[in-house]
Amino acid sequence: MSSKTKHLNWSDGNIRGRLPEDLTDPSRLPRGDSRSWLNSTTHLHTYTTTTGVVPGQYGHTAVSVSLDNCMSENTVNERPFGITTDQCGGKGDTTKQLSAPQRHRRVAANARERRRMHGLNRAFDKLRSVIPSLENEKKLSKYDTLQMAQIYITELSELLEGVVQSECRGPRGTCMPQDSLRRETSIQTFSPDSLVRTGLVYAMETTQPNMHLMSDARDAEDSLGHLLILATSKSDFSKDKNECAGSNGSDGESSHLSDAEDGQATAH
DNA sequence: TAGGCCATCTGGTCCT
DNA sequence: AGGACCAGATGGCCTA
Repeated sequence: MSSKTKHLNWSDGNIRGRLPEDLTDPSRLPRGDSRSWLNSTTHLHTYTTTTGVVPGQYGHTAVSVSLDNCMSENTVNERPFGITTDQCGGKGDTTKQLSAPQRHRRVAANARERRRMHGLNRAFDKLRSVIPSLENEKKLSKYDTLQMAQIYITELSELLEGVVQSECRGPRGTCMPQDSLRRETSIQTFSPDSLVRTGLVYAMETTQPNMHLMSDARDAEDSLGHLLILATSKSDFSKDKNECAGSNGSDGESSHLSDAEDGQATAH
């Protein structure tokens, strides 16, 4: 986490995203900030609309939005609680006039979309929490999180496969007894030597040349959670992304086009 | 200051 | 019809 930013989490009843250190209180968000609608000074749990109430949006977040204000051109500069165009027509086409029911549906859809994205972000947070990283390491971006998860799962799978194969090379080709297997697996899995032996380090370095696998667990009994997959730097990893599974989401499965090409390809 | 990352709004499409 | 999902657009914050 950067010293100048603070990451807050919806699930903690706070705001997800980067806020200036002195603006962690949503009520102090600048007027133009896209998150200023999060201002919770009213402690309401509903949207107040012209057609009624949009029920329980965020539970922990109090949002009061008067669609009267949103829909009135005359009051566009008089939005309550720093409401921005996000809540009053969005950042896109703000010129289109919507009827009250249409506006109501649009606002409800926006709220659903926010909830959906928040759920997605919670999932990303959970994923980050199970990916080895440094305590002081800057929070992984979404793209980096997916990349790291992919690498991590692959390496663990290969590690497990290597362990199972080695254990099954016992006398007469039979697997070892369960408790013996468990003990041996524990040692093999968590010993740095075994990591090299099972190809984890090799695999890591072949798939991510600038990535080093370390273990702060001098004790072979320590958990795999202590393994730290380190990029020499975040930028190194980012640079590698261009050579590993595509760059910035532009792999073969998503988009292999440059921005310019993409623009042409998606132009309707 | 440019680029990266993110949150949000929006309209279209698909599904139930 | 309404909700989920998606991609484009927009603007803010942060970092190199």
